[in-house]
Amino acid sequence: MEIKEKVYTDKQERVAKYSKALGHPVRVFIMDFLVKNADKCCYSGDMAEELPIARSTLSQHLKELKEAGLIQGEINPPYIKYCINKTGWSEAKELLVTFFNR
Amino acid sequence: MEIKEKVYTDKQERVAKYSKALGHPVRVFIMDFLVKNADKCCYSGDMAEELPIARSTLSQHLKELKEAGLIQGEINPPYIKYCINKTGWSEAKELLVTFFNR
DNA sequence: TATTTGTTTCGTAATTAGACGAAATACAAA
DNA sequence: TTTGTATTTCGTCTAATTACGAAACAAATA
Repeated sequence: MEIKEKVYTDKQERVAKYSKALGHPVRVFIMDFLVKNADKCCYSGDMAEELPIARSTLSQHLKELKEAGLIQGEINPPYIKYCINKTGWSEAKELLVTFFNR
Repeated sequence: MEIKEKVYTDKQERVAKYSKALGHPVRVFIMDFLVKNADKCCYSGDMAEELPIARSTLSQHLKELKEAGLIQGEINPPYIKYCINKTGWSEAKELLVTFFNR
């Protein structure tokens, strides 16, 4: 088990991860939408109505945001309520703001 | 000439553009490096020494950051001095900070 | 003029992302 | 039990990203 030398700091990798997740206008739109409606949580269909993409494509974008830890979905079939993942969201905020303020 | 309905706001598109540019650890490393050495500007070779990637690959990442408007290169053959593009950098900062603070 | 030097561009290959429609899923209601 | 509904997963396609080494570049120097 060799110890690999670390090139990028943990912070750099997390900044990259969150940035990548936000690197598409659909995903920025989703985050905006969820922040704006933070009180009520949202269904995939609510967003689908405002987006010019197939529902399956939206679903993929939601999955990516979920995997990055920025949102979470609460299953409530046949609906799925989406909302901001507060932990990930505030970590991303903290990291990015620190990244820019130096 | 039909007028296409706009789905994403200009801000959303710019947030996505800058985020995408920062969506790779090498590029986050480069920005960190340039901010840290903002006084002296930097050569590609300075960064290449600290990165485990081919110089041509680094060059590609530099190009992406340049195209996103986050850095600029001043040619000074055979060197190229890189530094932060203050305009783009502060726009990105403004956009991202606003994006997270709402 | 030929060489050296730091960097980029080119050509190529492998992987990942983004998009769609069709099919699957999981529960509610009829 | 069948039907309906909202959403996801699957299969597939195309395009973009990431990576490399070789070749090209542009100016300084021998």
